[in-house]
This record gives sequence, structure tokens and C-alpha cells, in this order.
Amino acid sequence: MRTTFDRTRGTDLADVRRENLHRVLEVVRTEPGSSQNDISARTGLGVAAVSSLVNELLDAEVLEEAESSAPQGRGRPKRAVRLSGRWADVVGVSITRTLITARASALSGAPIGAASQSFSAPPTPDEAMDAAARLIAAAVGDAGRGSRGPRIVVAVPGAWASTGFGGIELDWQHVDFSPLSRALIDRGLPEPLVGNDGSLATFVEGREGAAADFSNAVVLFLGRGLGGSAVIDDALLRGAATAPGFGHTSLDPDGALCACGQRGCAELTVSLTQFAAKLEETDDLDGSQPAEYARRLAERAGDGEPRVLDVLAEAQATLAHLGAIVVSLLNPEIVVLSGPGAPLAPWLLPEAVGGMLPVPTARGRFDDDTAVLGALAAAQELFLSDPLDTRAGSPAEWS
Amino acid sequence: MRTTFDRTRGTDLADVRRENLHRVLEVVRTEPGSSQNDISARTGLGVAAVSSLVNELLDAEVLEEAESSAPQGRGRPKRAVRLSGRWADVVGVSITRTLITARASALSGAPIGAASQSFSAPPTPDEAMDAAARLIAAAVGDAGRGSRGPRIVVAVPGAWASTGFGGIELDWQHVDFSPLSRALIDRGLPEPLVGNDGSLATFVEGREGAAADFSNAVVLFLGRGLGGSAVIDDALLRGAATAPGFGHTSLDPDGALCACGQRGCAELTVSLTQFAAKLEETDDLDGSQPAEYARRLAERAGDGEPRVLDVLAEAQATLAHLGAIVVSLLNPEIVVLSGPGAPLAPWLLPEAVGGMLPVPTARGRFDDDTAVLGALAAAQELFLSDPLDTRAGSPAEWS
DNA sequence: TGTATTATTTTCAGAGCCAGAAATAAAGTC
DNA sequence: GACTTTATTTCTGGCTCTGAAAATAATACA
Repeated sequence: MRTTFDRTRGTDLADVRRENLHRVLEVVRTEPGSSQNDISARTGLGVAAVSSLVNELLDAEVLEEAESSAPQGRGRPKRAVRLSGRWADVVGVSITRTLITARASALSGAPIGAASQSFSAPPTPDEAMDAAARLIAAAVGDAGRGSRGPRIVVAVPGAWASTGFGGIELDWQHVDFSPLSRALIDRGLPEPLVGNDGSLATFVEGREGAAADFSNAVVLFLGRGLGGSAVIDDALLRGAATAPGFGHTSLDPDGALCACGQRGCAELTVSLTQFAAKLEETDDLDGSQPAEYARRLAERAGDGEPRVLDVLAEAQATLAHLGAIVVSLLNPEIVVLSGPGAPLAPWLLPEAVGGMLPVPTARGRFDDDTAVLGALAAAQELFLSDPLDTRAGSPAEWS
Repeated sequence: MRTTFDRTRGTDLADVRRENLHRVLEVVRTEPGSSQNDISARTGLGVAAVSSLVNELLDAEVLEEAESSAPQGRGRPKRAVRLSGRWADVVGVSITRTLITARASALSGAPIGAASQSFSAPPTPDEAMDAAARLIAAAVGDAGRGSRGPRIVVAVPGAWASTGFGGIELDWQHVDFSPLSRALIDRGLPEPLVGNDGSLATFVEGREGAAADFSNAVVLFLGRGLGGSAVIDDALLRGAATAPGFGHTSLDPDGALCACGQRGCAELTVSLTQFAAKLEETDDLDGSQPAEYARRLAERAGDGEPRVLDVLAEAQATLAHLGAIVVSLLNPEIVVLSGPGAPLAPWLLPEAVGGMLPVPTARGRFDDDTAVLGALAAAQELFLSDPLDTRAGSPAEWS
């Protein structure tokens, strides 16, 4: 626990301003149509400060006026505000072995543009970055602010190591993302932040999905692999993005050898890839999007197809064990099965997981869109946390 | 992930001041004898601000002047400062089934007083709180500041649940700590903060122990049970205090039934209690302090006693499995075996744990003192984070 | 001994931020 | 139309930082 810092710049008035701008925006995000008085009450800031803060945000077109929904009573009417719906301020990107998607939204969440490209063979890092830069530019179109670029977050199935980004699913190792940064800068866009898909899924499930009402949650991200992270005390578990994650938790030291080098990893029985490998003569998962495959599987399970039920039962047992471990370590209030595999939740999630601490479970809300929505939510959070910053985003891992 | 807040008070200038006071103290703590110029360089604050901050801390007797160690060169000499060694500002307490210890220190870490009481039978909550209050008052003696009481942190082998504090080792359930608060208030002392021993051990190992040089670490606390927590991005993993912890991680769903209700918990093979139960005809652990027992065990292992080696080898296998799981979830740079059981590290820690991510390991530094030193370190951190606060501490869990 | 040199700390504007109070604005009510 | 009510803005004051200048306290050298 290094606690020293060198020249990080002391805290000063500007930090106070930034923090309070963030608080104001957080209130407006969760309660669009708030008035300055409302904001003052929710944040604890005085009305004078809120007036100054809100007007600055209106001037910067981070906020815009909204028609007040509440019926007009006595007295001067409220001036309701909401997050701006005008500019392409946030961009979320998802990279997988079959599809790269970019979505641009306004701060309000209003969609601005989207673009995607599918791949018959998993893209190399260069191919992926090239495509991503093009798709991002297409999604943003001409809706970007002149002065300031959008916040861009890219979700990738992989994790950071000291040598770079790598992942088993894409078979990338030691990948350096600076070509993506350069390609974006060439197009006049700021540098992106790259994060793990499971962590970003956890963020969006926690922020506006199945775990929104809880301060502590574990989110399992079931796609081609198995990932996820946790929310602890209302904050995303950091550092988890750099770890192999839930999928490569070794549950049985004498189990089958996994591609990661360990034995008995959870992913060997819980992942859409493994389901397909066990059920189909031809591995037809890559012929369809993961959520589509998961939905088909759910149908077949619903029809009672025995082999499907067997495979899911095996996965369920693994998940129960993994759940018990994670619950005993992190003590969540809820465990969420998120990602493309969420439609299989009825077969994979027992009503409660964990032995010592039984915990309720829920199905994720976003299925195939989870990763890209996670990236969008993260990009929005980045914007809102420093809404008047005009610097380009610096490249960094996100959570 | 609840992100709303009601009336938490906006950020203001006072927060800036508090934060900067904390930064100054953090520099002085890690480098006693720093001058104002040094502090300015390390914190990024201007010299004018540092002058004001340091003088305020000197006035409050949080800092004191130190003789400068550097040889006097040209120019005006530095005014070296260090943390005050005068007052009993921090108190750490450890409660176990055989011993309650309280230690009072100055902010500098200089010991002020200590008191302890041993128990032949595990104390009830009332007995423990009664003794703790008495021992704390004795340790502080007349070295307390008149105006402001010390920060008091109590380490207990147990965890918080919604209903209160509980732990298997002490057989406490739903324990409410308000009697301890009242007993302390009656003696003119502020309310204590109660935390899990494994979390506090992690804090002190991370702050000044075996994990001091790492930003990410896992600490296993081996005592009568098995606990611990993690440091992630230089911060203690919060929320872990409320979880059953490492000891009750179910490694084998078909394993032996544990007192916690799960099967195959790590603690069933890795804990001093279990070692004693397996090795001795009479469970003689409670006849001695845990670290003493661990040292004897280490000697017997060093002498090659076969049964001891067998038990430790079994424990080692369990730890390797637990380590692999924890490493894949939290990605530490080091795994530390801390607590009274640390002397057994040579037999319990393989050179590297984890399959996918081999991670170096280390022995904890504090043995039997780990819990009380963790509590002391936490109390110091509480003081330093708000050094001019005059309110009494509010009761809260301290993870 | 006296003066120059040097490093450190303190003092002095200046600007930014929030709180609280007063002033202003915009509606409804009598 | 005057009054009441509610919302927002303006104004004053206190606090905190920064940057520059001044003061301080020691050594080095003539």
C-alpha cells in the first residue's frame, strides 16, 4: 500500500468546483427535471452555489432546460434541467471475435449514431483497432462538439498485464492500444480508455441495471467466456480488470486443464463456447451472436431437451460453487448473471447462492448489449466527473 | 450501486483544508524530519500553503519540531518536523478468546501505555467490553489531551452482519457494541471503531509490513481461524470486513461440514485451532498464545516431526488452492501470510502461489501483535485523516 | 568583525469558491 | 392591482489556495 505521492498537485479550489459540478450532474442524471432548489436539497450545497454551478453547466451546454413535469403551483416556476441531448459526448465500443460495435450517445443517453462491422474470423489487434477507429468516427458523425471530443470507452474481453492487454478469447497477448489512440487522434477524436468487458458490464448493471438498488453486488458476465466483477460500497471493484476474473477461478485443482494453464477453471463448464462445444457437432456459436445462441439454448431447455438440460445443470453446479466462494469473499447483497448468456439465468441461477450467506440472484438487463452499454455508461461517468475539462482524454485502463 | 446522496453537505473549502492537512501529515509520517520545503515538493502544494498548514499543526501539537538530521549547509536551516510523540492520540485493542490487549501510542508511534487481561474461558461480549474499556483507560492513563480524546480501534475476530457483529471463534452473534461506547464515554473517552482482525492485519501489513511496497496485495491472517483481506490500488478492500473471509471460502463442496454451515471451508485444514486438534491429544492451544504455539509447531516441523509435517503439508495444499482462487480474482502482486501463524510460513507458503498468475509470497512481520498493531495503525490513520477534528469519534465499522 | 550568499520560511496581494442574507423574478391569490 | 409564495440571482464576507516579494537565519569569505 504505497501511500506516498510526489507532486500530485495539492487539493485546491478547482477540485471543490469539479467535485460539486459532478454532484450536481449526478443529481440531474438520476432525477432529470430537477430544479436548482431540488439540487440544493439533494446535494447539501447552498442555493447560491447551485445557481452558479447550474448556470455554468447550461452555458457549457452540458445541461439544457427541460419542460417541468410538475404542475405549476404558486410562486415562481422551477427551471427544470436535464442532461444535454444535443452532442455526441459519449461513445461506447465493444470488441468481440465476431463483431465490433460503436455507439455514440448524448449525455442524456439519447442515441446519436451507431456503426458496426462483423468478422468471420477473429480480428487481429491491428484490424480491430483500425475498424474501431472508423466505426467510432462514423457513430459520432458531425454531432461532436467542436471544442471538445467525446469520452470514448472500449470494452474488450481481456485483461491488463504489465506487458499490455491480453485475452484468451481473442487470443491477443501483450497488445498495445496506442495505434487506436493514434488512429482516433488522426480523426480529431480524443484517446480512448480500454476496459474489461466484465468490469464494464458490472458497472452498468450496478448503475442502471439489475444491481441498481444495492450497494454491494457481484456480477457474472456470461458470454463466450465467463467474467465479471463486483460493486463494493457503491464503487466498482478496481484492480479486478487486471485479473483473469471469475472464469479462471480454479474450482478443482484436479480438474481438466484450461487454456489459461490452471486446472478446473469455472469457464470450462460455464461459458457459451463450452455449451456449444458440448452440444453441437459443429461449433456453431460463431455463426450467430452469443445472445442469439443463448436464447436458442434457453428455448431448447424450455422444451426439455435432455442434453441441453444436462449441460446447464453441470454449469449450474459450477456456478453455485463459484457463487459460494465469491459470496464468502465479497459479501454481496445480490448476484447478477449478466451479458449475452443472461437468458439462461432460469437454468443457471439457483434461487439463492452461497452456503453461509444465501444471497438472492437476478438476471442481467442488457443481454447482447451489455458490453457496449457498459462502455457507454463508463464514458458518461468520465464526462460527468469532470464536465468542463477540455483536455483530451488520456489513455488508461478503465476499472 | 446507489449513487444518490441526500444532504451529505457539498464539498467546500474546509474539505480542501482537511485534505491538505492529511497530505502534509502523510508526508511527515513516511518521512519524519521533513521540512516545509520538502513537504511542498512532495505534496505539490505551494510553500505559502505549507507554511500555513504546518504552523497550524504545530500549534495544535499534532506535529512537533525535530532536530534536523541533515548536516547544516549554507542558508537558513530547515525546520524539521515530525509527528507528535507527546499525547496518547491512538489506541489499538485486540480481543481474542484468551486475551484482551490495549495499547496507547503517540501519533509518532511512540508507546504510551499498554494493559491486558487474559481469560481462561472465552469472554462473553459483556465481559469483553467491560474489560476493554478498563484496559483502554489504563493504557491511556493521564497522557490524553484534555480537549480531544484518542482514536480507538478494536480488532475482533468476527464480521459485521445486518444484525450486529458476530464470529465463530468467540461464538458471538448479533453483538451490539454500544455498551463499549457507553463504558468509554463514562470514562471520558470517545467512541471506538470496531473492525475485523484480518482486515486490520491487512491494513498494517500494507502500510508498514510485508506488503508495504506493493499497490495490490492479499494478506492471509492465520490465527485460531483464517481471515484476511486485500489491498487493491493502494486501498484496503472495503466490505471485506462484513464477509466471512478467506477462512470460510468453500473449496470443496463435498468436503467436511464446517461450523459455518458450508462444506470444505479452508479453515478446516488451515488454522491453528485445527492444527492443534489434529496433533495433540489435548487441545493445548488455549493454554498458550497462538504465536507461541505456532513457533513451537515451527520448531517441531524444523525437527522433522512427521505428523506435524503431514498436517502442514495438507494445509499448504489448501492454501495453494485458496491462493490460486484469490489471485485470479484480485490479482495481487504479493500474498502475505500474516498473524500469529506467520512463523509457519516456510511450510505453508510455496514459493509462488497461483496457476495462471504466479505470485511471490512473504511472511508477515508482526506475529502475535498483528491485530493490535493493525488497530493502532487504523487509529493513527483516522487521526491523521482529520487531524483538527474535535468531535468524538462516531461508532462505525472499520474494515 | 562585517558583508555577501544562500536556503528557508513568512507575509502580502489576488482570485476562486461557498454560505448566508438580501434582492429580484415570476407566478398564483385575493 | 396589491399581496403572497416560491425560485433564482446578486451581494457581502470568510476561507483557501497560488505566486511573488519580503523577511529570516544560518554559512562563507574578506
